[in-house]
Amino acid sequence: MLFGLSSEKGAPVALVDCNNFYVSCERVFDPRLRGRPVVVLSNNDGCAIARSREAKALGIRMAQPFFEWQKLVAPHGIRVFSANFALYGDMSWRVMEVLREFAPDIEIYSIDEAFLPLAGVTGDLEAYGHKIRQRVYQCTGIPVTVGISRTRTLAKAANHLAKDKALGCLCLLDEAATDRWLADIPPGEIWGIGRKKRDWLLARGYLNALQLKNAPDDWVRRNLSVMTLRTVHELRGIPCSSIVDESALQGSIATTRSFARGVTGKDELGGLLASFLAVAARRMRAQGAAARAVQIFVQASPFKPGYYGNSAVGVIAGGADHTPRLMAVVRVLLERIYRPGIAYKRAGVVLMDIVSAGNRADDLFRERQNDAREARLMKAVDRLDGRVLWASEMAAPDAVGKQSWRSMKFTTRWQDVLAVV
DNA sequence: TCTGGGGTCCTAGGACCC
DNA sequence: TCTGGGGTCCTAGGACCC
Repeated sequence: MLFGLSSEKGAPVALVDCNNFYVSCERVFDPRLRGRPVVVLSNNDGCAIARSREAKALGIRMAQPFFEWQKLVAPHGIRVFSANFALYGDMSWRVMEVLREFAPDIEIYSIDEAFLPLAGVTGDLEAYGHKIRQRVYQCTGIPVTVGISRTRTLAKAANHLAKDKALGCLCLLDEAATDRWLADIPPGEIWGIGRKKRDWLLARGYLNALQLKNAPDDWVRRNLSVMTLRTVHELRGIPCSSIVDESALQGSIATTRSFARGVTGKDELGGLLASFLAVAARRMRAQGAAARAVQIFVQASPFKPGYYGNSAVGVIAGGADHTPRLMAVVRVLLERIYRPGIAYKRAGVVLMDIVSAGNRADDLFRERQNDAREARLMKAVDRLDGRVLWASEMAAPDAVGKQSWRSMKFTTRWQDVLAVV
């Protein structure tokens, strides 16, 4: 008997996952990209973060640096795009709105996937999955794949298999049939089994998901972790991860970037951190939240000798959501970890220990009369939606954001909205 | 020359307390 | 001054996810 784990089989849940999401977004606005190899690049055009089926077939790997496959671009006519997250975020919102028609309590798991509880749905669930696909495609132009089973881990597996075999939708509810599919899934493809655990399992003769499903509980608990034990129970059809409360506050909010060039000066680095803080704090205030701790980190290139990287955390009694007040903490932290003579390639600000701004614990010594004034100022700043720069943000404008091939912001900026002629 | 960004959760070990 | 065990809390780091 395991504390906290029941043995009840779960009700059906669907995982809807967009196919090659960023690439599909680009294709919606340029149908000529269909059937051609397309790749979307990360910030600074550093590496591949989305690949069309044709690009995968050319051997371009996820997160592979651009310079390693750049020579393939011309001969194969690969279309390359800088990431356009404003567009992808907007398209994601549209897809999720369609999914809510099918299940009001969807759980948005990432920008391109969501879980749909299907307990109330009667009839043929596989047909229902296909209906979801058609509707999403019709409303947004984004192709999706649907996996349905009794736990989120199995729904993930069903989705993976459906993508692999180009089925569009796969429904795994019968245990014997599910086992036959699981025998085909290598450990590394199971949700929750990463590189380390994959290698560990393979070295001990665990070659597929069915073997892991049948592994003894105490052995899993002892040699892997409680996380993996939950994964194993989920493979058996027993839910151990529930639908997450969407109204809950995030635990942390981060803004981090790699730089297009090395940054050495303290003031320049401070200016970059200030701009990261401004973005993170704006996102936090949008949730009506405040942070009780701030972390900053700075790193040199990990690919060069003489690496230096460091981080520091500052605690704020009572919490804060006011950018200048958070900035004062960031300045102190930078003094602690900055080392001259280093070419910094990456830095970031993380707002941590996030609480609701309305009922945050009060610091007895805080001057409450200033609160209302600060709040009004921040509201005014946020209304300007990022068009205001704090004085300390102005340094190093060229260090962030090389984007050579960005598509237009089709859905989020009026001047880019497609004209129908 | 060129190598992403934003999260969550667990675990081990140290500090501290009784 | 010496001795000990056990609990809790915090933090840094690791593993994993998309």
